[in-house]
Amino acid sequence: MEEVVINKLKKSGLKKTEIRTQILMYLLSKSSAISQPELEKKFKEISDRVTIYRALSAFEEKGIVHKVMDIHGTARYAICNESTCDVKNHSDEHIHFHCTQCDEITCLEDLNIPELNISNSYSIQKINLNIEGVCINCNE
Amino acid sequence: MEEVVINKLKKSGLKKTEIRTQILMYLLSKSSAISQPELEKKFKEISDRVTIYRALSAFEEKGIVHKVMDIHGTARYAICNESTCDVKNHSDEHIHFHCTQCDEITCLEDLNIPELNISNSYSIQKINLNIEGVCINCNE
DNA sequence: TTAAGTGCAAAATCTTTGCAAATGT
DNA sequence: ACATTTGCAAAGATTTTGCACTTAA
Repeated sequence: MEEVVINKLKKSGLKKTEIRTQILMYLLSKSSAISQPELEKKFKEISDRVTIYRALSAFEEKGIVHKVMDIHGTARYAICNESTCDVKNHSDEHIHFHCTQCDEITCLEDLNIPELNISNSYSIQKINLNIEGVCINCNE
Repeated sequence: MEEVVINKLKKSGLKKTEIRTQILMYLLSKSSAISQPELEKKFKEISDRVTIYRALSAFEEKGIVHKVMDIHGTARYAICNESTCDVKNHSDEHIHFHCTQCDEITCLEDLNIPELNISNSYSIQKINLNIEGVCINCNE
């Protein structure tokens, strides 16, 4: 897994540092979108919050991660799917599921956003679909 | 229009004060969701920010307005549709359209959220669908 | 009259910025 | 060796809280 991460960093021209590697490995290990506070808590021994903020915005800028806002307005980050995201265009057009019990946000990559018959006086650039509910794990 | 607002306040047991009336009239006049900063700017002569925060959360609590998070994680507020919202359940299950040009968020009340064929191991409580793009007004 | 609402000041968060020291390539 | 990145401190911004004063009912 570290391979993948190192590769992503190299490809985007970011230097491979301890904290960056750790953050990306962590994000990669989760299929959910993680918030800055959560990362901060997890890595507070090896890094400080400012560095995490900066790492995340560097990742976003380079198209390594995408940012989702959760229902509380907190930014969450998830690894981009390389085949659909690039530096300019974060096509994170998949559904996000926010579990109100464990508070995790899962990217439902395999579900497509359905067709909307919206007046064509609007031009659509991006669609965000978030579902709140109880996830598979908590539903037992 | 003031009638409507006074009614909403009375019904929810909130006292009719100047700032509350003004905020609600303003929200009612807009078909878009308004942020606290925007309200603050508009009403800074007659009130202060803290009062506006408190007014908005009182409204939300009573089911008079609902809160939407915009792409920047800023809370926006829009008047609830009385027939579909109540104190416990903000069924703001309509589509929000965020115009990247004028930065307005419009509630597309008349469009239904389409059926999703999501695994029924998930229980769905609420669906949020936000579209980013250019709105009718800006599209000329 | 009196419970609810407001304003101001101050605390608590969260996020950004500047700069010197440290680190990766 | 040199551009990047980090850590710390400090500035900004946003949101919340406490409390005395004011106001609607």
